[in-house]
Amino acid sequence: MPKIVDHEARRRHIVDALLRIASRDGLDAVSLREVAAEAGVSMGMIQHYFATKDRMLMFALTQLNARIGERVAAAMDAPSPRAFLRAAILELLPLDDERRSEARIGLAFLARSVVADEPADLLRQALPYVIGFYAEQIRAAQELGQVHADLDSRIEAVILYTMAQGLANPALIGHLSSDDVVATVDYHLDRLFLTPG
Amino acid sequence: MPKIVDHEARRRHIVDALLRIASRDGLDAVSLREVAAEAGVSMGMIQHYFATKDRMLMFALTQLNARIGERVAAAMDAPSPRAFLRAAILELLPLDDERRSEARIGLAFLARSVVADEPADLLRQALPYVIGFYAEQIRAAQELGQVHADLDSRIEAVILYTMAQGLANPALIGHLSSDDVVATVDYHLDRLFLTPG
DNA sequence: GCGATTACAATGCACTCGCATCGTAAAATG
DNA sequence: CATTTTACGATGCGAGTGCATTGTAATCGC
Repeated sequence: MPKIVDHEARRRHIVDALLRIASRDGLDAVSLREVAAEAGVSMGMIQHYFATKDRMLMFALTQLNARIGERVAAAMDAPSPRAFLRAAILELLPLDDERRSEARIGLAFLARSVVADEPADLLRQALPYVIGFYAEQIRAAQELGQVHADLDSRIEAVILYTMAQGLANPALIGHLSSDDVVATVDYHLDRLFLTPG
Repeated sequence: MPKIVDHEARRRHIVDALLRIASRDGLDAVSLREVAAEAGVSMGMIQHYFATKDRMLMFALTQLNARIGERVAAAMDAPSPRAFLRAAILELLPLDDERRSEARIGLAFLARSVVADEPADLLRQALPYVIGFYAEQIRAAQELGQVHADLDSRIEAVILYTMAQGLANPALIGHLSSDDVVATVDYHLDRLFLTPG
């Protein structure tokens, strides 16, 4: 083996460039040459670390999910189910540059998932986990008397998630401000929880 | 003027083919040659009716919005605000082949709107109208005593719309069945309205 | 009938794409 | 020191892209 090289570090360096391009100009603008230029490396090097463009894209999507997942996990020490749910949802919404970038790329991958199997499989796999987690939190809140017991925790979790997903769109297009987004989330949580935030 | 030709009919014929391709294989698969082949015409003819590909795409998006708008308008004779809102929202969700196709294409255009100005402008322009309409209906229901008076009709309208938008995604990916989608909408309306559907 | 205009069809062009191929420098291994 | 393996860089290829150009048939006003 020649040249001591950190394989994973190189791969992350490459997909970082990829994600910057995807956020700035969309997934359609992601080409091997563009990524190489953005990362400051040669096209041959990219081919060395990713057998195909699709594999590179899937690695990028996995990386993106991991980033968001880490931040949501970091919010898990919230003092109440409501505080955690609020933090977890706001983590998905484009409220600052980093989250805006993630939301843009996530939407691009979502759209691609409609016609491509690989990213669709990944999303399909992640969804029950996410919604299940929300449902657990709501159920816990119900047992604490913080949410009406006769609400359906599963459906409330779906509504919570889909509202967050849908809320990202007008926010990205520029029709809703960050304040509007946060206010809407809090309004919805006010309706769901008996106890204030 | 030679050859009596219905200009608009030709344009609709072309964008019908375009929309079929976009629904089947995504917006990325839409090329002049593909559209020509799908429509059974020559590439030259397409160039004759659309100066540029972007104009053709924008015409297709306008056409798509018009279709959905017509169906929503047709639901306007519903007997109650709740019935209308339910019909209007279900019209946006992928519950049959036609709506599934529209939702797929709509998502593709939404994703493109993040990086392209023209479709983004169109969406930005349509959004306040749609949400305003929802808000009016909720306000009317409040005056009829069918919705709690202390709810914020504007925010409820936003939540309704974003939930519908977000609900389309797992439905398209195949994670939620049509029954799940309808049940979720009805559940949410049950929480919003005092009077049953 | 005749020039003008419209409605196409066919072809070509410059460009970009993912990927394969080839060559080479360097370091670990024997 | 020789060999093998890794890590690239450079180049080229075939396919596909949007669009411009050119040619031609048809039908209108005159």
